[in-house]
Amino acid sequence: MDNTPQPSASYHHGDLYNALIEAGITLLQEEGVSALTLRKVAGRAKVSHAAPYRHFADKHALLAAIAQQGFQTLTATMQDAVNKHGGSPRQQLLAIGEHYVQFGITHPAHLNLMFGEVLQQENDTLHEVARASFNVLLNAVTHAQQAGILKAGNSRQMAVSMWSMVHGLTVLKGLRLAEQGDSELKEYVGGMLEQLLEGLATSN
Amino acid sequence: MDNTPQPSASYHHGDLYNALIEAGITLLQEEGVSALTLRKVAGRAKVSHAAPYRHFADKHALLAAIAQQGFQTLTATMQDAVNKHGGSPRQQLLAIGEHYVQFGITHPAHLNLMFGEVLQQENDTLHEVARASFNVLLNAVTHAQQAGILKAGNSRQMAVSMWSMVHGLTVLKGLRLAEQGDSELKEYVGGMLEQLLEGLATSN
DNA sequence: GATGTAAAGTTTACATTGTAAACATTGTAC
DNA sequence: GTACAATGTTTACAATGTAAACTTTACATC
Repeated sequence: MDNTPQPSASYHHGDLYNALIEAGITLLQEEGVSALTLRKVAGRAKVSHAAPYRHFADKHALLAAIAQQGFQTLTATMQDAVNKHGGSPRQQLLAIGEHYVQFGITHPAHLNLMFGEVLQQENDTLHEVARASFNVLLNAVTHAQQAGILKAGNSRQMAVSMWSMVHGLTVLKGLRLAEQGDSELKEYVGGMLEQLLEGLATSN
Repeated sequence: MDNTPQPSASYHHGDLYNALIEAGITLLQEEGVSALTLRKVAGRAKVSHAAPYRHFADKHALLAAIAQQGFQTLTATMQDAVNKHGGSPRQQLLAIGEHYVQFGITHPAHLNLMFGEVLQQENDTLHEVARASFNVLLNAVTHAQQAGILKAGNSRQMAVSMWSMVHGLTVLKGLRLAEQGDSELKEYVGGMLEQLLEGLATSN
């Protein structure tokens, strides 16, 4: 039943690779990037400070893996949003936006890492999973076009517009340029996207 | 004529505070954040490794000052864009977007720092200069509304939408989701903003 | 079952970095 | 000209990333 590797007494951890990533995410969440040191991560996983080197070439490799995990979580979250609104392409687009912002606001340091230095680097695997997140939105846009809710035309560019807007808003939240409670978040995101959707709607 | 402080032989630098910030920006530009160490910054300014502590409480304070300088540069750049298109509010908005993206693409590490960890921290001065950047855009939006080019209504929210979109696009460039040459950048930004402006236009 | 080997973890060691403390030099006010 | 404040330097140390050598365990093969 339970396929998760057992603690197996000691020494061999069993699944240190993932344990380190999880420990890293927790640290990121609780204390920010500056607290994300290899030694603390190792400590949380209850291994010696050099153990991570059996699974990651260097700190940068761990950061990349943490970013990758973030994109996978984001993809799943967005896909959930799509699945919950199967009937309405418009609702799907709005829900994707809401969930994206929600993720970014609840995991600011993680999101920052995902789009920060590691992404600038050459890393095909990371670009791949990031692209997978984007594709969830792109598919929803295509779907909306087929349903006649959005203009035909460059779906990729439309998706980039929406993603940009939502991602930008998430970052701006940190700036508190848009100061309102989280209870109104859904309405705020909705309002912004509506503005954009009006410009992209078929009725024009 | 020349009011810049002289090197004054040695020992006292004359303007170490700004020299450190400039050195930091250069390092950021040439080698990325991970290379931005206090000791390297000090070295570039040709002072001993502990000299920065006479001007900055700690590394974080220097990073905040570098971020602040970035916002000031950004504000000036955007204001330039506005001034060049005094006659046309619409052109002003498009020009602001282009210049923003241009800044972000040519200084990715700097932009990342500006919106990264330092901004999450409590720092009123930094929030102030960030807000000043935003206000350039906000003023342009208000202006466009008065000229009858944009809907009346919540100008702050409109500005947030535009800023979000442009900022998001800048970040996405790193992802190469929108893969096109820089020569077409202007057109791309223009196209995206046009989509949004359509939704915000008075004609609706 | 004994054994050899690869995988995974530990220990030791060291260079780099941030930062504190004590000391040195210079500009400036009286 | 002298005292003091501002600004640099030197020395010292703890935390961190990383390499190297060593240890323990799992597993395949006989």
